[in-house]
This record gives sequence, structure tokens and C-alpha cells, in this order.
Amino acid sequence: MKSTRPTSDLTAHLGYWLRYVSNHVSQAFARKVETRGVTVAEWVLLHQLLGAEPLAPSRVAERLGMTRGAITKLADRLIAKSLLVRNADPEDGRAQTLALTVKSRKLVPELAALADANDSQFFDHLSPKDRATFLRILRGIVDARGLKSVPVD
Amino acid sequence: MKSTRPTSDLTAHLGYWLRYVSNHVSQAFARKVETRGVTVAEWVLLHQLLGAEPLAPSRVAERLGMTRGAITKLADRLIAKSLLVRNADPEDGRAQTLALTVKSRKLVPELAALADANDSQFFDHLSPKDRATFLRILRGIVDARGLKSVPVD
DNA sequence: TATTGTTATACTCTATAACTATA
DNA sequence: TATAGTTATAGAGTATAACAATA
Repeated sequence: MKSTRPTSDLTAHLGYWLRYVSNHVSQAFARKVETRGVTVAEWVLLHQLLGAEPLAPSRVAERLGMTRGAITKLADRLIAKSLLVRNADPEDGRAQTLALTVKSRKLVPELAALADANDSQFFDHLSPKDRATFLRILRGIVDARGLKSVPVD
Repeated sequence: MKSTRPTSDLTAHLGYWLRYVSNHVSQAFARKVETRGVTVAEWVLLHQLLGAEPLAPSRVAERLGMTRGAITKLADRLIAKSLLVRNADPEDGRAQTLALTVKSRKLVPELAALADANDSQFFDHLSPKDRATFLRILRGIVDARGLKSVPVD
């Protein structure tokens, strides 16, 4: 047998550390992008669109693992900031498409630079090897668990 | 010069993957603990107290990297659920202490088991070596960046 | 009927700032 | 004055569910 001790040691939970670190990294990034008037979630949506527009809200929801309602709300906010446009799909009366604006097309690279800076702040102390491993593990979890909008429980 | 291409490749941002994976892992965990009537944040507070009670709210806030106001609110909810008690510190009229109840003392190990299950769900496919590396990197970021309540910007 | 998207509703999580009581 | 804690306020993030329009 391995051990008789029940695992009640929070420090052993990878999930705990993942959440803790992620929350701090995201919070620091939030402070950076808010200087440009956007939130982290908005940035993710904008970036998702870059090079893939126009894209239907439902596609965006799938890619980001969020509900359609959540995308509608995010999109509404971005549209109010003139960072997104919503158009009717000419081929399907039900469908919509989301696309960047001149303003957001200019903004996204600036936000990407902030993301780079944030990455540096938190991950630069890692060795190149550790960085690579870290990324590989994270992407591996996405692949292995097939992370999607519907949590596979 | 290294490259003329601006870094607009979201897939290169460790922060992006960290947030994405963490969000999904936490969400799956949230679904598990909600069957016991608690949220992830509440579980973290309860666990923090296990073996370290009674503890002042301000100490808890420091340890978790949150504000005192946030702890008050979390504590209020836990007290309403009879999972926490708040007592006056006999030595300092301003101070309070937080402690687990009979009910939560029994619940915490069950929640820990759910945390174990959640970890398994997302990390079991990793090799022992990768698991160890992952944990080491996460904890290393906490140490290196001195993650605390006040984001060092 | 099934699908796309929106709307309505509801919570959690967390912050900031002002306030109270004590030290 | 400084500290511990609470309260008030606010907004992000996200979900579920019901609904309208179209397919």
C-alpha cells in the first residue's frame, strides 16, 4: 500500500496551485490591459477573431469554451467600445458574424505586447526547457481532456 | 534582428493557456463541490483553516492574496452555512478569529477527496515526472514572483 | 423541430473606498 | 493616528433558461 494518510494536504493539489497562479497572472494582466480600456476576457475574444474573421458567435463560443449568451454579452460590450462589429450573415437569416474594426485591428497588437510583457514578468525566470515543458503540459491537458464548452464530467 | 513579425500569436502566450486550463479545471471542480453546497473559494478558505485555526481574517487574507473585505464576505456565507464561526479575540478588542465547526471539520476531508478526484481527471495522464515538474514550476512562480495580496507591478 | 442568437436572471468572485471600533 | 474588520458599492465573468426568428 502507498499510504494510510488521506490526502488532505492542499499543497499537494495541482489544481490548487494552478488556480492560485493563474488568478494572479490574470489579475496582473488585467491591470495592464485596463489601461487600454479592455478586460482580459474581451482581449481573448478580440484575439480569437484576429485572422479568423468574420466568425459566427457560436463558433467563438465553441473555441473559447463559453456559452453563446456569454459571447453575446462580451460582444455587446466590445461593440459599445467600437472594437467589434456585428453583421447579419447573408446566407442564413439566423446567423450573425463578428469582425474587428479599424480601431481594434490596431489595438490587438498592442494588447499582444502587453501579454508578452506579462508573460515575461511571470515566466522569464524559468529556464527555456521549463518554459517549453510548461507550455507542453498545458496544451497537453487541453488535448487530453478535450476541453470544450461542455465539461466532460 | 530577431524577427519582423510582431508577437500576435496567442498560442505562444503561456498566460493564455494557463488561464484557459485553470478556468476549466476550476469549473469542473466547482461542479463537484457544489454537490456539497460550497464553492471553490469557500473550500479554499475552509482548507486554509484546517490545522491552522483559529486564525484572524486578516491573516487569511494575506495567505490567500485577497482583501479583507473579500474574506469578510466569504466568511459571512460560510457562517450562514454553519461551516465557520467567528469569535472575538479576547486580547484585542478589534480582532476576530475564524474557526471551523464540527460540520466543516467533517466536510473538509470530503472536499479534499473531490479535489483529488478532480486532479486525477485532469492530470492523471501526465507522467510522474511531468506532474512533478508542473507542480515545481507553479510553486516556483509563487516563490519567484512573491505572489501576495498586492500585485507587484 | 432544430438551430442561431439574444434576453433575462442570478451568482460568484473580487476589488476599492468609506466607516466603526479599538489600540 | 494606525489597525482590524465590516459595509457599501460596483463590475467582471459566467451560467442557465426562456424566447424569437429562421431553417
